[in-house]
Amino acid sequence: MSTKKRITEEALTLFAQKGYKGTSVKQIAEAVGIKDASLYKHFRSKQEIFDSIVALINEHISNLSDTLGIPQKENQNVEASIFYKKLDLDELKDISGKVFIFYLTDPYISKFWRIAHMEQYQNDQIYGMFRQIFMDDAITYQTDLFAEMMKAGILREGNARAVAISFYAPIFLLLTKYADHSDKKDDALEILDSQIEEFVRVYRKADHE
Amino acid sequence: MSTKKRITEEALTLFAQKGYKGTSVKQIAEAVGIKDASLYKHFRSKQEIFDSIVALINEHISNLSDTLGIPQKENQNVEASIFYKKLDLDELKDISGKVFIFYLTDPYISKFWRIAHMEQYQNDQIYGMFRQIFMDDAITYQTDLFAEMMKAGILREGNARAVAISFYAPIFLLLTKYADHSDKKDDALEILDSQIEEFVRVYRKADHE
DNA sequence: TTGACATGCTAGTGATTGCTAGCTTATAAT
DNA sequence: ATTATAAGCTAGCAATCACTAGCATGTCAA
Repeated sequence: MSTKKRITEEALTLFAQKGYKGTSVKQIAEAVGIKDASLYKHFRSKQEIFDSIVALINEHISNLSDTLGIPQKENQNVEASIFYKKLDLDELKDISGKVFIFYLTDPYISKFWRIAHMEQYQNDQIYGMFRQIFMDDAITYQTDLFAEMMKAGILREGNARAVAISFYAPIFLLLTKYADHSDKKDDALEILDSQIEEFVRVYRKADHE
Repeated sequence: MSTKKRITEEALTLFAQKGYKGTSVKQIAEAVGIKDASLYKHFRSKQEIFDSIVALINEHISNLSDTLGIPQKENQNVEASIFYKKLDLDELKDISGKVFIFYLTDPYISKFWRIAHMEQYQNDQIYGMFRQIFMDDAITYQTDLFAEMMKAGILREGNARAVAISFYAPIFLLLTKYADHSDKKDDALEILDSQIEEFVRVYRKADHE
């Protein structure tokens, strides 16, 4: 890996641990194995390192949405999604659990989550990304999906957006609670399962039971 | 107000704006109107100022739970609570909205929220407080309340804890989203209302409609 | 073989950090 | 009036901060 890339990666790890202000360029350089002055052959400032992290995460996220099939903005293709098609309980638990664990343990996503929370009030850009990915996009996606499912007669009719928030908000809360405790992810998964059970119990149409 | 108290208050404001590392003792002293060296007549270190903030917030929160009647730990007195007794839609919206707006705009709570998010990974104590107040206690309280309401035949029977999380998690998400945008609180309230409408629509027993 | 360039290094910059020593002054009890 | 204490001040400490200048070295194309 190029030195420049390694600087970005090590800085990502350090910023996620101790924050932007709490990390010195000297510490980043030490993690890479060079002197702090040499860092400036690759980046013009500490801020530029941070910017490269933002770019790296953006790239990672857009790669994810390609491979995982989780739509991003325009290419929503909700109809094509086989997710939740029948609102089968076990399948829904399985898929939700996998996505949840992925978010908790993926090294980029989990570090991005931490940095976003620490730097949200100093850095509009990174918090804007966080808000879009973990709030607006997630809710919009679920809303469209649930609207489709209502049309298809799988879900009870209702306010699709409110239902989507009711489904997603507990996942968001669990992510917040267990973001830095991925060791306790079994506890989190147990709660997640019972939330999904409750959701299906309430929202699945009788003729699909 | 005593100088010591003023130092704590000004530090609280500054830490909430720029974080612990992002705020210098000189800035705190300037906000109070004294020289930074004079600060050390009242506190032995910057960390001790932070600790006094933690104590201040603890005091404020326990005062709140006395006056607001929101129970804390032991003195749960769930039965005595008139909240949600009939699951009246407008009343529920009104109460939830008031508590929500209070959390968003109370100067101590809102600053505590910001500091807790910024310092959560550096300071176990303050994040423990945050977790207890805004996650564990809140959910426990709602769980007990909903369990009572199920017994009383107001709510549909079900997993009280899962229902509590379904009710509370959207509020938590909205708090996260609008914590530093109390100007847009009308947008937040609108979403909150539609969540409550959906909740009541799904969970209120037919014979109470 | 030469020369250009990339990438490391040492050494050091001025600014800022949290904090201390020690002096002055205002207040208030004896 | 004297004196003790609290609380302000100036001055300055060593450490650390992000960052720069300039030199050494290794690689690779001409």
